[in-house]
Amino acid sequence: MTSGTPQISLYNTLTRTKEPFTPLDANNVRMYVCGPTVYDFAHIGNARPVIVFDVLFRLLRHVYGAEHVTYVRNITDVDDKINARALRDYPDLPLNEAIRKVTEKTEAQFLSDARALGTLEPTVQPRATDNIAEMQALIGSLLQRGHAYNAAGEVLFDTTSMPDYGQLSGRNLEDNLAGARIAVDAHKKNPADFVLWKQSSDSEPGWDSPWGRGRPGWHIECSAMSERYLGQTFDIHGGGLDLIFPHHENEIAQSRCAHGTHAMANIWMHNGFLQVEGQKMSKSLGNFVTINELLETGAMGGRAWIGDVLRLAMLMTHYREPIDFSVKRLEEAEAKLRDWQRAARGAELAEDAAPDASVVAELTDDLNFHRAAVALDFIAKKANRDGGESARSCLAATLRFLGFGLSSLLTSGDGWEEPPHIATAIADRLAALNSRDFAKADAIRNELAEQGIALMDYKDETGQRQTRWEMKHD
RNA sequence: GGCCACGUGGCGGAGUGGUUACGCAGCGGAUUGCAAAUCCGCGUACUCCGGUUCAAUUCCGGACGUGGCCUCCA
Repeated sequence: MTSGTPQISLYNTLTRTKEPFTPLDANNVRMYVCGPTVYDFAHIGNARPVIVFDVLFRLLRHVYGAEHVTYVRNITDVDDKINARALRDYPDLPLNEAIRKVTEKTEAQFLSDARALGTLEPTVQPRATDNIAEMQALIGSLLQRGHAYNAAGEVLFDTTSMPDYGQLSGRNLEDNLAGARIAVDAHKKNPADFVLWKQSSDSEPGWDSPWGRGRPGWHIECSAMSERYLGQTFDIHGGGLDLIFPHHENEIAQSRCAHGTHAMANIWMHNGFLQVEGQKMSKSLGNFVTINELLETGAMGGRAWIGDVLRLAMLMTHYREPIDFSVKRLEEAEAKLRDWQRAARGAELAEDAAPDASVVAELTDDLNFHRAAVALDFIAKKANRDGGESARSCLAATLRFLGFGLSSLLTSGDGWEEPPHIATAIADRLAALNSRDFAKADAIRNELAEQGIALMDYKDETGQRQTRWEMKHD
């Protein structure tokens, strides 16, 4: 990190303020984000943290160097919802086999969705089931330090053993007591106590442990995996707003009490929720939509949308604000991205070309992507004016930095090869135009239009009429 | 009931104690064989009620509305 390093500031849920970000170790900036529980296809709400924290990952890599950032996003592959799904979908298979089928299939789908959304792979994507021993070690340490107790075959965290429990969510134990709407399990010392390890019946997945054959509670996996890959204290922990309580609160309690530290992560970041067409997303309302459906079916607006468009539609709104995910929003994102790609087309793009500094500067202000987009508009406008070569390259480099394809909306995707008949048709049409046979020229244009190809005429530097084309998406 | 967000023009969406985004759509112009694309120009706003202030959309209080959490839901 040099003196010229841009200063990043981030909103910290822990302090409810925006703070300047200073990594514990600028040579290894460490971020943990709660990943999916792999029991079902990821829905569009799940996509938000995936995309938002990818932008942060890219920003951190830019500022501190790609080799100096470690991003961990876990895969939760042990969970009672998974068990239920396995029983439902594969009733004839032995449970362990059925569970593996569910988790492998869902994880593969998630990784494919994440790729389609233009995200970089996290540095490490650990699975909960590969970290059972680490979880058990953590639980052992909590018991030893008097922060946990064994009751009715379960190991529970003793919330009263932590004086500042509830710091992140702004709750105290009394609040929780007053709000408790479910019957408190009789074996809990305090209603807020939560399970670290629970017993498994013969028909449930389980691992041997000092406390009997069982399985981990929900929160302990993240404490274990973040410690393994990032250490006892690290820089940034992220996830959705709903995870503040109880998940992150309890992660903090476990990690800090097990290690005797004052902080698990210095900065806690939470993305806002989204609605679909003005309503909260739920299966009963029928507006529950998966990433895969958006990519491949007409689930929204009767047509499919490319990942780049979903990505921009998500980033158009600041990550902490609520989003109303709608067809109109998708259309607007598509139009905007197309504008940028048009302005950047034909750009020279060096391998190491740096993104625009003003765009980076906007992102350093708590990921103000919208202002970054305004800066991009400005560059695109410059590129579209005469002599916009440098602006064009800058735009291309910046789009790449932000995780967008450079021609995904103009052709059938980056790296796609132009069918030869298009060039032939365009040449024929230009010949017709030069002999002022407009009827023939228009016929060719209409024919291509029916194939979803739009033509645009322009004049090159010598004043010659030229034609370029792009795909129409709808 | 407790805790936490949010409420800006037709739409999206920043930001600010006083001048004020930006984009989309809309309108006008340039360009074009006609288009498309592109460029130039133009409009309407800060949920309501109090308070602080010379001045509030911006600060404080309240109301109303929306959403989230308190139930292993991102």
